[in-house]
Amino acid sequence: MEELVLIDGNYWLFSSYYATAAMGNLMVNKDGIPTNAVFGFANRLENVIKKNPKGIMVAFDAKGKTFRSDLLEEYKGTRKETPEELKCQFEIVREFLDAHQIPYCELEGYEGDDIIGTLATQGSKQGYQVNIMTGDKDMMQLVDEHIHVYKRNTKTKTDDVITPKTFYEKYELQPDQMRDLLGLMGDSADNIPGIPGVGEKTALKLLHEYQTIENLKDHCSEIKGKMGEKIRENIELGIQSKQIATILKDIPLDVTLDDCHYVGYDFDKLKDFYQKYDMNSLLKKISMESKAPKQTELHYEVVTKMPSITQASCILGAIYDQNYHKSIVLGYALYNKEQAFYISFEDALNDQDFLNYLKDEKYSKYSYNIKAQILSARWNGIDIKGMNFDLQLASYILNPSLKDEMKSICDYYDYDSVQYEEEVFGKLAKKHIPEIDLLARHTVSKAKAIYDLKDEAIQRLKDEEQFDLYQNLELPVTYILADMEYVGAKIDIHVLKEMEMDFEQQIKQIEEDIYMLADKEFNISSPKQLGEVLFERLGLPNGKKTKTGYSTSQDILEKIEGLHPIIPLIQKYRMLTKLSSTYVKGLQEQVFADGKIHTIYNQALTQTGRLSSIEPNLQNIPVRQEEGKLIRKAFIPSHDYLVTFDYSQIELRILAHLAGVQSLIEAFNQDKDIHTHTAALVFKVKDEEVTANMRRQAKAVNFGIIYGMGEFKLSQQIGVSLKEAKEFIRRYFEEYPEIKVYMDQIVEDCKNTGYVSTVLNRKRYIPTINDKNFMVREQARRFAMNSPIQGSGADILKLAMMKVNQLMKDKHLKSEMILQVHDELIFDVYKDELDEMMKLIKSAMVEAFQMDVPLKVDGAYASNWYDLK
DNA sequence: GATCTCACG
DNA sequence: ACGTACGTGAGATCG
Repeated sequence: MEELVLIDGNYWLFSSYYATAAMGNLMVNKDGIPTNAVFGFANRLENVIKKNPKGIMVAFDAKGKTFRSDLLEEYKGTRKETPEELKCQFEIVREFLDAHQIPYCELEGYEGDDIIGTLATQGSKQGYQVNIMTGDKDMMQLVDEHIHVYKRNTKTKTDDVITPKTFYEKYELQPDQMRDLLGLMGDSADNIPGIPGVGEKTALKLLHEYQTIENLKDHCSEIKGKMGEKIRENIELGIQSKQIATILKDIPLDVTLDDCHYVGYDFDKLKDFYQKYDMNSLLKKISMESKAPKQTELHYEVVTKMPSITQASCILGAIYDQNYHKSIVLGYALYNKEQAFYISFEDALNDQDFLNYLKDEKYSKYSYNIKAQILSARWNGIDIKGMNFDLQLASYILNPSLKDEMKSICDYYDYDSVQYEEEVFGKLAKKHIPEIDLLARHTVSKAKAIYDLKDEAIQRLKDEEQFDLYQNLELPVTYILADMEYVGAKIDIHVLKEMEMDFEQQIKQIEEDIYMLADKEFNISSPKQLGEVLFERLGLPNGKKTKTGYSTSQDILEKIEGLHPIIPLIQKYRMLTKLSSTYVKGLQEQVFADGKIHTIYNQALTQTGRLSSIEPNLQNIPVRQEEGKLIRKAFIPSHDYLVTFDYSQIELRILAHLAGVQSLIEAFNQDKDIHTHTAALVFKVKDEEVTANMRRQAKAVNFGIIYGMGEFKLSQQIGVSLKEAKEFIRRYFEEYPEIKVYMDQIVEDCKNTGYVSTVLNRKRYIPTINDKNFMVREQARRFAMNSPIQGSGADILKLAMMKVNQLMKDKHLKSEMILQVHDELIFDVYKDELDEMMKLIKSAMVEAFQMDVPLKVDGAYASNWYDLK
């Protein structure tokens, strides 16, 4: 029998929403739009479609009054206002259903139930097996031989199938008597009164004897006692309740059963939908479903020796692990207009002609993540030169929010025919090296994609006036980073070993003291357990903050610091365990056999253009507190000295330049202390009269402005009242009026173009700038205000890296650049090059980019990172 | 795998 | 009335 599925859309959305919203953070897409309810909805629909129903229809409640509220004013009166985060998803789910080509229906004056009742009746008559998906027990009244209700059981998270048989087993009633049952007992969810004092037990007893409310009315004089009185008094209310609880089966509808035939989803639309709302697991699912057959079109050969190659080609090594410093390379794919080959890595190592080709600069090579390609090869003794197109970098420049996965990048260019990595290699515990045919096909197909997309990517870069940024900044920088990573940072592991023992002892001691004070042993690292101890056992005043319990973070602990001796101990414990596990122990695990750490810089990740550093992260080595700063003693030169130079106040200088802030520009030109200058202006005193506290407050505002901070956060940050903070900001903008104008302009431009950009035309798209949700929009405004500043800083440091590198090359210096920390460059220097390097780095960084304010750098040299101050 | 906490610019 | 400053990565806990 053919199946017709009728879905209670409101129930599905509401229950999906509360199933996840109650737990804590809402699932949102990259623009901050809530998607949790639609995601749950989509997953449930997937399960429905799996069974191949003939027809599907979704019913929604119409907005506004229904005939039921005319009958009973307080109908559904106890319902809470729907949260805004859910309301907006009613629109989104309609987009989703459109992409699925599934009809949905709502009718003014009626509820979704009535639509379902009507269609179910029609469907049943036409010989369908009708299945109703809901969580609402009212719907059970519709059940008959051909209409079943799949009622969500929130406890088991499965659907209970209600048939006449199961209904009878539960209530010993006919499904239609559900109306009488509800009429008698009422329904608190819908605020249907029923007969006061009659609950489910009594109602069932009455119905077993009298079948219907109407019959009960005729016989109500027979019922004795208080119950009889109550029934006689309120029988009309019961009858009215039944009427309200009755689902209509013959309302006038525009949709017909024919409209409900499910013909499958519109692949492109659904793909766009999943991309727009970041539902990647579902995106992956439909992509896998649709793409299997296409592979046959790819022609390639697995060879043990590469034929001769004379034209520009894509070369792509299959790197197995994400850490390419350590990974095996499985093999190489080659693709050009005429050739498509795959060679295993072992065979490649023996193929001298191919190796010669790889290291010959005059052969143009295209790839994806050139840095990874070059380094994975270099660690294995293979030299690759002539790589001059990087699809990953080009795509990142076009849009930094793209996901780093070849499949996603291809989607961006509307190019398909590559598979997800996960599909080929499996994920997590199931990750494995695929059999050679699959591996070869996958790698060649990616190589083909790179080759095919190269011109398109370059054209787009030119159209966006970003080709220069890509070609003359990011591409050279990727080579510099490759060398920096490969050279690595030398570690004195003994320093870490000693610290480890010292920390271990201290931690043990503090642990004991904490247990003593708490009079209980517990896991101090567990925020949950710690929260219980602090706020319940010890009864300290709490800031009940997070959704999952008490917050025990540093700023909360600071507030109760003086109230109990356990707090300082916990802070100390936190600091020591953090240092020990992340740095003292963590770094030791990352030291290679050569005694060095080789981090990986991700050049195509951040939304602003900065780099990020992983395995390990060398951009967050402690420095602010003395205890942590000691870690830096372990970083030593492999030659003679470490040299560091960092930009002074680069982001404020950029702001002064971009916004044309006269007063700031002058201050920078005179090399003034910028926070003191700001304090003097805002507090209307002379520079000499600025106190430490005034400077501290001014500094907070200077930084806050860069982040788009509001008055609330400022008042918190500098410990003043909201009013004072407001006044502070007013004074600030009074003194620097250009900043206000600039920030307003940036937001305005972003609203018009959809993106903001840096001094080198690096773009960040911020589609939520026009979002209707206030919070989302405010966040977008902060992105818009901050990104050009942070991003221009990143641009300038990359320019400086290029300039330093070029000068070192010109002068044949052997010292090496080894680290980049956002506004700082660190070098491993030979002592006979020290003077020259100090001068060279300084001038290169200062001259990296011309602005209306000078760039300033501070430099130092020492024999370990700690002493670089 | 999500959450919390904390390290950096 | 909202919830409250940008950009990152890593380790520990817990369901």
